[in-house]
Amino acid sequence: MRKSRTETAETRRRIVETAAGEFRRNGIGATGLAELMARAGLTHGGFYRHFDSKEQLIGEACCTAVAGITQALEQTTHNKPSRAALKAAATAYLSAEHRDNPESGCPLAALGSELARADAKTKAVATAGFVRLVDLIGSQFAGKRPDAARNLALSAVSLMIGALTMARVVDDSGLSSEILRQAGRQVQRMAS
Amino acid sequence: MRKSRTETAETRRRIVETAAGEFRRNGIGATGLAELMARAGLTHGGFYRHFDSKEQLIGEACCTAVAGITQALEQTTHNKPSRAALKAAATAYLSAEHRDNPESGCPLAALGSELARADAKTKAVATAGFVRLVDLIGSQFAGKRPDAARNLALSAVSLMIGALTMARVVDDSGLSSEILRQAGRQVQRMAS
DNA sequence: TGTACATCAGTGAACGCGCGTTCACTGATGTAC
DNA sequence: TGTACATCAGTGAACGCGCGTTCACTGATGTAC
Repeated sequence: MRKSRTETAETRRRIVETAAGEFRRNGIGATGLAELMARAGLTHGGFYRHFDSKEQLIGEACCTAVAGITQALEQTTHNKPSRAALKAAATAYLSAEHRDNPESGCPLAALGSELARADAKTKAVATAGFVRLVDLIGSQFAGKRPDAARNLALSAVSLMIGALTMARVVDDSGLSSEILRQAGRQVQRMAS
Repeated sequence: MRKSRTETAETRRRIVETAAGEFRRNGIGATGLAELMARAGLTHGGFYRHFDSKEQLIGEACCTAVAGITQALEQTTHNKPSRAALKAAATAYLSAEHRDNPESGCPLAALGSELARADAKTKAVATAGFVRLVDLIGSQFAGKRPDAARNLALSAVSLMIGALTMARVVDDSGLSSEILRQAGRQVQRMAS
């Protein structure tokens, strides 16, 4: 049953990828390893050939998820003038599509309150992801001093995360859309 | 062992109160009923004399928690002119003390991503709490048309929730303080 | 390049544990007369 | 107001279940010669 090195690496990658999606969809604590391994097309017994513990997987899955959202936003802003880039990033992040598909979206919004109680490794990954988002948004605040841009970006990113989270919590779809819309306008207003 | 009606009501209230704190401290899923009942000074067997299920308790505990934070902010703003009231509310909400004591703070920040996956009853309670906060903050945006004030308040409250959540996630205490500070300044700027 | 053997990815059963929930029981409270 | 009985709050043991983790086993892959 032994697999080749490349197959093994591919299996490991698939487990992390699957976990990154399932954690964002169901929450970290609510996602069991057996369920997760089944989704990755494996039985649960093989998990410990790849990872020391669930905690280790959580850290790696968050890393993958953080990389996904930052890369997506980098691509969205790529080659656009800063005003358009900011608008594009805010609109994509604060879209109904992002709200309705947490499994492929921002882990800071999908897992925020769980990350606040995660272990040190995972919090470090989340922190790095947050900082990357702040840098990304901050670099679109053209015509501001760098520290002013960064300070504004701290608020802009917090607003985006809070608005997306609340848009998912609220049980009134009109209110949910309005939260996203107003947050998007506010982020753009902050560039003025 | 039967208790009097007032004692029974007091016990029930104590369970809900304890749950409201433990859920915000540890998360809803990570808080077991046995642990919870022990904290309330009871054995776990008696739980179902008061509640049909854990789900029911979750809804009631969120209701209590939401009432706590809205009342605290109402008291903070009480009898202050609107600018001072807004500043006082934002400062209190975005304080290190609030960040470090989730068990007595805002459940939308402490439980945000778990509430997004909660049952209908709990989401309704959370929605009502969010709307109350929006009304409270919106009413401090003096000199704006009511709908403009409400639209700004949607963003201001989302920002406050997102900033408090991220201040708890981040593993760098300097960055954490800076998130809170900048969010506070931004909320006040939104009143201009 | 071919052969013999060691390695180890993945399977499936099992581990102890804590979960939410149920239940028989106790005895003080509440109710009916 | 006092008595007899029904109610039920709380206890503590037990239920089935799914959790994270471990393990003996299989057989293809990798390594040594």
